Amino acid sequence: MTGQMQYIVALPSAAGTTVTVRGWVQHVRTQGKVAFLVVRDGTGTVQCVFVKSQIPPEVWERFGTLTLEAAVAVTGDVRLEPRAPGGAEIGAIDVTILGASPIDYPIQPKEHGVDFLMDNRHLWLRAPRQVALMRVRHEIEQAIHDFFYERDFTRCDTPILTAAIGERSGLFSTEYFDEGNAYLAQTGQLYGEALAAAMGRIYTFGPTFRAEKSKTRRHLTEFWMIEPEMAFYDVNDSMQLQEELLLAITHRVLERRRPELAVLERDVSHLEAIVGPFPRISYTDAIATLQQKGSATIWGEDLGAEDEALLVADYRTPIFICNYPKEAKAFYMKENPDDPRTVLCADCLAPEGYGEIIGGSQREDDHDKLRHRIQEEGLDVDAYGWYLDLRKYGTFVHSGFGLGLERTVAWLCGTPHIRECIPFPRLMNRLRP
RNA sequence: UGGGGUGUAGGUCAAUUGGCAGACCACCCGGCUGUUAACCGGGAUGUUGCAGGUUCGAGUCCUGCCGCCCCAGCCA
Repeated sequence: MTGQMQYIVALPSAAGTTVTVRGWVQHVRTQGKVAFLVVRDGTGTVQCVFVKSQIPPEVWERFGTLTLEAAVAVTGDVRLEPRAPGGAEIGAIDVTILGASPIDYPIQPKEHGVDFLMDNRHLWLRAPRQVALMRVRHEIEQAIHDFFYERDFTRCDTPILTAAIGERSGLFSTEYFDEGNAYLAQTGQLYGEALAAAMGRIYTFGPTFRAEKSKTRRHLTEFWMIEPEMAFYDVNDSMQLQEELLLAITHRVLERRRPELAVLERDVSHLEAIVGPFPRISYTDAIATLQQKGSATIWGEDLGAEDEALLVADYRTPIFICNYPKEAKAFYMKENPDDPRTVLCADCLAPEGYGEIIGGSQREDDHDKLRHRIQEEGLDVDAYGWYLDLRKYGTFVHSGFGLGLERTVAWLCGTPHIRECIPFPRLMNRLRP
């Protein structure tokens, strides 16, 4: 027996009709001669009520064989029910098992350890909390695309297989025919700079690979990064853009993903407090503040996680830390004309201790200075020939930044660990599923 | 890689001083016409991470190894 096929989300408007929904068994409960089945179809969940006296005996019997996560089709009458989540429930008259699920489905509606859940990540993703995280992630991605599209940025895709170029940290390598080793890209930035000279303002959105032996709640070996690159933007223009982007993302998630944030039990007051302008603090001032607060960090050293937490603690919005010492940053950052010990850069730290979500800088646009810096870092100048060409043929003031997608998701969702913010996280010790 | 913690049933955990390895959930049987991680009664559940050592006796103590978690470094 079937009715009009419906998605669960559309049920309230189908009240009074006979429908069939297809989905997976999320929960079964029986109470004597009444039984309850909760079905999830990806658009929502609905409770289906089976009353023994009102359905054929074989249907009642079939209900008894339902197991967690079996794929089913349920037919019944839709009725509005104010107490039901979604506002409707189904008075079931038939259920068909489309795909059986043995009784050993590993994930029960109880607490589990993280390692066990990660081993079963392919199934864990069906849990409401994980679904909510993926939906917020999707909303953030779409907000980013819309943000740049509205501003006439061109989205460009940069190579994942590269020769050794970029930053110093760990690279994944693989054999590449007769060309020696290829490396998985750890940034698209240098290519982004070439594209910015062609199209003015561009952004990349893709996976990034870092073979660092990091075991923290903020690191993945494979993560997604958004890297805008803007011709004729100085570092301040770039910070302005970053602020607008983060505000747009935050507002979009608050506007459209309240139900998901509720599932995640996110305290949205923290997100509602995000308004511009974000404080811009120079590295030098930050060091002074840190020393007042008792930190042992001295000028010239990079800021540690503890230092970042101390600085962020005073604010409810993200903050920028600007103009780090040259030694603490990458070779391509432009020397600060007002203080040549430092470079024109800015890291954006998220509130609530979520740490660095953006790293950005104005790029060195002087050919000889850049070449000198490449040599200073002990890098192979020949490998950077094409990159230097960008300064040879029509060099231009330009800036860009990298926004870590998973870190942004973790911050907005309030998750304790970044690993839940991507469907299949890749960590040092996690390559499967 | 360094510091701290942890490993017991399919899952989450308990086990006193070294003295019969247990509870709950899930699973199976039975009961209940409105349940929300339902409830009530009954049943079944083990290479205590691995290897060795001390001991009459080790989940417990010792040595080594392994896995995982947290923190730090690297960064987004």
